[in-house]
Amino acid sequence: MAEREHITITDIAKESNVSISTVSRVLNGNARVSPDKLKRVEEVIRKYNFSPNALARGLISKQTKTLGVILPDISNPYFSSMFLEIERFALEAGYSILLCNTLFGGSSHGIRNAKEESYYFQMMIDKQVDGVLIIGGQLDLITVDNNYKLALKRLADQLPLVVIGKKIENIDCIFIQPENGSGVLTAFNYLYMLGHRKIAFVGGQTSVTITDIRVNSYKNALQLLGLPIDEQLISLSDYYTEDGYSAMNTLLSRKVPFTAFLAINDSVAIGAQRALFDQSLKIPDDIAVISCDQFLTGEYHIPRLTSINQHHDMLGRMVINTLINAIQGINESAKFSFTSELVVRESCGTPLGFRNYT
Amino acid sequence: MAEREHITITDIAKESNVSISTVSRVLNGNARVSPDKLKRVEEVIRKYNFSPNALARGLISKQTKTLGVILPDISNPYFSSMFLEIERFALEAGYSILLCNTLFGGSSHGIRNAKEESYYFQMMIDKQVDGVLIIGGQLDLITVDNNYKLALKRLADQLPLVVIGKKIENIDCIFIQPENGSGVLTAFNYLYMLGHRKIAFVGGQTSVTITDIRVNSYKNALQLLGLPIDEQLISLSDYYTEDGYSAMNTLLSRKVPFTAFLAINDSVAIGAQRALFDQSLKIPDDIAVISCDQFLTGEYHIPRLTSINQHHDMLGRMVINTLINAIQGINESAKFSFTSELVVRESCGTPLGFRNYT
DNA sequence: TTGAAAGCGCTACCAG
DNA sequence: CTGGTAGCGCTTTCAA
Repeated sequence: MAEREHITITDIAKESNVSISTVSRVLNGNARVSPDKLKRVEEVIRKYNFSPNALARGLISKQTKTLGVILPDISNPYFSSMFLEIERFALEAGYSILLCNTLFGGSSHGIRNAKEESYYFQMMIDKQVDGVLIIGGQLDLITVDNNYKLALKRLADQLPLVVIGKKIENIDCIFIQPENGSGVLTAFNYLYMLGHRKIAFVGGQTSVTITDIRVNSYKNALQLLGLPIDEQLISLSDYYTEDGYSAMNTLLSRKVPFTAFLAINDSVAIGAQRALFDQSLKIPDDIAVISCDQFLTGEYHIPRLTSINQHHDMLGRMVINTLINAIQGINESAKFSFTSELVVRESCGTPLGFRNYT
Repeated sequence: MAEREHITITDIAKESNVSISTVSRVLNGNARVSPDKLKRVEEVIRKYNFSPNALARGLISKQTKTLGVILPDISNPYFSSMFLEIERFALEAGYSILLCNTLFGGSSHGIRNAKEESYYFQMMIDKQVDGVLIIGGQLDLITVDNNYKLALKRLADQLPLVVIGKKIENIDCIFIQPENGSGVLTAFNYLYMLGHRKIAFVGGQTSVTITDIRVNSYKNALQLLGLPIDEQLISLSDYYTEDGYSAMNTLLSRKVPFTAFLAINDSVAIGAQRALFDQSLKIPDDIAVISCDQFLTGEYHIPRLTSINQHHDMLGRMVINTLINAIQGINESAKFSFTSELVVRESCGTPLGFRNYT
């Protein structure tokens, strides 16, 4: 690779016959500089295609225009769709993003990063990012490890921090709950309305907040409608296709009859469908399914997947907005709730076809 | 948010009654420090949980331990699976990653980032990353924009640069070709062996290198087997499910008979299957399909997708390795070729069931 | 082995 | 409006 000769503000100053202060002024465009000098400096800047060193800048101005995002697994559509929105918004505000996949819990892929989450926290501090966004991971566990809490607290003491996950006491950051489970309720009601009475719940990792919220909402729905709660009808595992497959197999092996199920997301729904298919059970003819978390391709699946749109992209956008505000000192501990919407497609059969399932 | 009091090397030096030089020495662990001072300093460091400011460090040492990765769309499984490997390896080597999605071409999602790719290049330079990896994007176009070339050249002049994409002359960086199309050949031969003679090609963006390579390989196979090339059987679009859907609809509208098709990847295959299904055409009974690029969930699809595994994860690993080597001055312009492997599942019917398709 | 001091490239304050 | 200068927090000579 070629010799890298970095030109600096001093070079520009020399060549334009002004002081570096003046160059700095035109660079930042806030102070006033006489037109002729301005022109001269701008010319030299353009000539060398000069752009100031962000490290040096950050060292003194205390801001790097970089944000940290820590999440479990970007290959999960849930996170990637959110991330895209996050990055877009960050970019508009002039920030770039340091991304860390902790691969925590996403053990489905069999891979796992060697570093603990606290490693990433420290890195964010060292690299002086202007703020950090944490999405899920350890934090999503119902019981959070104490070391983790400590590390998180330390991070929050150093940097503006926004977290999508369960609130932890005594940590000075903004916690945002991803959802309230109302979508699950809607989905359940829809299945009920179609005549289903034995409805299972499939997928999602045990002891993870989001799973918990949804399972609770599911149980809640059962109670509201005066139906019995049967733990045998709940089969958890994880969030990926293969997990839907295994969870459904587990469920089937229990031999408890059901006519419909809620899947934690589209991937799980698809995996579960495969497991059913292996037993010659067809969706929607034999079993109906609604996924609690819409991904982008459900519309092209056979059958087209009826799902709940939880509006992650919006969540992403709001969340990064909150972080940027927090960086600027605007500390709104807002609660977002997006009305989740039921997208009725084909996986429950005819939209209004009531049937007496037995 | 709390007051952020940053403690610095000076604080540590004071509290341990040594000079900052000494603290720096224990921090870096290269020079020798007397045992008692070492112990004292280490204690104070631990007490305050001190970790040096990476900006200040980078400013002087000329390395930030940060790598830049620029790719079109992380929500595309092709990139996300590769990225995960890239990050893992980078992490092991002590680097963190600044990720930029250009959303170039990924217009399927309807979103598009406002910034040009050269914006990201400049950002990488400003932020002083130690090296940059570019995957696809503009660079994948058969005809690359001149401004882009200029910007890329500038980047390559400043930083170690590794690119997955087509080679561009006069730019001092390492170009890596993602594949040679041999997988497509294998797939084609398999279809031929099953008795298919009218084989279509579906999906992939026109004038993008990877599409080009595969289409050429497809045409090449046709010629090798003495079959006629019919441009009507080639229906391109993009790389997502919805694109497979539209591309297949286009193909069907041409009314040119075919009994099998190659899909540019699993997503496209699934979208195409939906389009066929809408016309009461079933896979594999009526039409067979092989996808040229395996994603993780094809195994759970109905029918299970026969695909080619192009080993992106390995590519990711090799590529980041090459970058890190380049940073360290090891300039191997290696050529990787992973033997792509045909994963036979169900989407072509019985593995060896020859049939006389007419 | 150790500390003083000179920067890395930039911003921001100061006096003029 | 402008230039000089004092740092930001760290590494790295250079003497001692």
